[in-house]
Amino acid sequence: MFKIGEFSRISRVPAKTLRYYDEIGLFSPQSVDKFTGYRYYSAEQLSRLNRILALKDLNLSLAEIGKLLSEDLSAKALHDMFRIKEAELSQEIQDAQARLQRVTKRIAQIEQEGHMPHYDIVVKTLTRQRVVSIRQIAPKPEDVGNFLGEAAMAIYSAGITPTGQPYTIFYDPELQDTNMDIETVIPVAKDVDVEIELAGGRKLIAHTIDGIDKVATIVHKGSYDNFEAPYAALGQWIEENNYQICGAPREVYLQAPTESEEPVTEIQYPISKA
Amino acid sequence: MFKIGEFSRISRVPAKTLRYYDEIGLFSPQSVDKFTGYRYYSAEQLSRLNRILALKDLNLSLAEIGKLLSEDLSAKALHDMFRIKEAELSQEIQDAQARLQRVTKRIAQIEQEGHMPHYDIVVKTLTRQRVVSIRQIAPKPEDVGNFLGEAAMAIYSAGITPTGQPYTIFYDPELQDTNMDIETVIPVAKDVDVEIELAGGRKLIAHTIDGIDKVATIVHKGSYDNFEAPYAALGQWIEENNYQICGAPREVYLQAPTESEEPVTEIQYPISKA
DNA sequence: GCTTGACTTTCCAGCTACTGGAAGCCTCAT
DNA sequence: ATGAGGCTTCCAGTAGCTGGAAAGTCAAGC
Repeated sequence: MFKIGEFSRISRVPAKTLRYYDEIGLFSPQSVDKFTGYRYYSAEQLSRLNRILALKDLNLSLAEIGKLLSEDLSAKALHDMFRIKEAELSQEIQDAQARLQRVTKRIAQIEQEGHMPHYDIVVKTLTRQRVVSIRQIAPKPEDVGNFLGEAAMAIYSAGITPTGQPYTIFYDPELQDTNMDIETVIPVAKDVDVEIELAGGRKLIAHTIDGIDKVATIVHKGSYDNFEAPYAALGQWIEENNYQICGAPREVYLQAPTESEEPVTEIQYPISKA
Repeated sequence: MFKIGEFSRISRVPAKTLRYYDEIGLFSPQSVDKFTGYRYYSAEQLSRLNRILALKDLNLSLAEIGKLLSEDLSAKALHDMFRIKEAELSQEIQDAQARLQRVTKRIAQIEQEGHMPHYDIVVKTLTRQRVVSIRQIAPKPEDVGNFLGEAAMAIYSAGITPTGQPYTIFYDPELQDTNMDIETVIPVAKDVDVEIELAGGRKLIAHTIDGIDKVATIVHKGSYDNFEAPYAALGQWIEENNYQICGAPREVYLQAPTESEEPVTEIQYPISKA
């Protein structure tokens, strides 16, 4: 029988850790002195401890290990458990590789430009939402904004409160400046169900827009004139990270331009793994 | 200005997380109502938040991100930081791949044998230690044990207390049963420095044995007769995990056989990445 | 003007797998 | 008998949140 220090030296597991394993019931000493509380371990216990260490090394949590060792699992159950671990690990490797790629990219950018890249791309998830919208052709770029103002007014008059930031969806397969096929969208509460007549027989219609699993987003501060830069950065990022564009982009108006403040816009591109 | 809930919806960052970032000083709202404590965020702050998310996605800790964003780091410093991250990520990928390989191996074993493998191999590190030992030829297998008993007696007579489990180092390049070139070793305190004469002019000598960075170990319970199995398992594991043997194996006697108890032995093989 | 419900605040606890430290008891060699 | 080192328990802290409770705030509807 070994005292905890000796056993720790033999097993190369810190005594603190052995006490912890005892505490959580994963691995307890063979006997404990009733009076002093001293823990005594036997050499034979090493094989269980080693099994624990080996399983830990496969990335199993202590809880999983405990279950594995206590229950008398069938070969099938064991098999399944490890299959799951296998999948987890594969995923982990993939993630790490993607991250590594992004870090490498950033290093290249810093080397080239001498500072941190100006834009940061973030991948998000959009959830299904109820909106009021109208799809139409915008002859000139400024019509995008005009349509938005018109829609906001109409909704206000109808006594409906927006529940989020308005945005525009650009349906043209290529970005263009004239006769854009766009949808002007304003999020509203779930129970809204209206049709609002606009000038010229056009109609704002309430409907539900599906969620999108992955959108690559970028935030742009400043006027709408130089929008090429963020679009270019986003496009490049998507390509470099092995995604592909799989839907129409959106521009979310986070802050409308005022005298004192510059506008803030978020560009979103639905993407999927190429 | 957005209240935390709105800003949370826009940024897709949980409000709890925003509060946490505020608490640790990483990302604070643009203004806080003095009376109610309500946090108010502006659209412009999104870019900083996005930068934080992007950096987090590169596996930087929040502390690292904070440093990166607060200090005005030179391009060189940035560059170095990301280089380090790059190395960390590479290492992570390698580790995960090695783990994945081991999991896959285990699945194969379970499929073949229908249960968990009998042995668990654990990689440990041995530290430098002071020992008393004698290297000699063991004509027959049982001499290994006899030599050990002899050494233990001699040390006891010399008034020296062992400080760890005794072991044997097998220097023969191939495992064999006769005329084995072995060293019988007993760990002692750092300050021991003796020579003990044994029968036939042989000598136990105190010296220091170097540490070993990596040893693959396996614990065997039971008689010395069927030692092939653990050796075979260990050898196979070493090969399968892309290690190579780079030193003489040791057998550590964790529990000497008694009438009631079976012996427990740990076999150790120094290894290095192939 | 009041109520209601959604939202916000702070504070506390918990998660994983330990690690460090303090205060006090135990063992062993001298 | 004494002192060193080892053992015990308990408490706190790590990272990055997440959940829950209790209490205060806000906006809309009546």
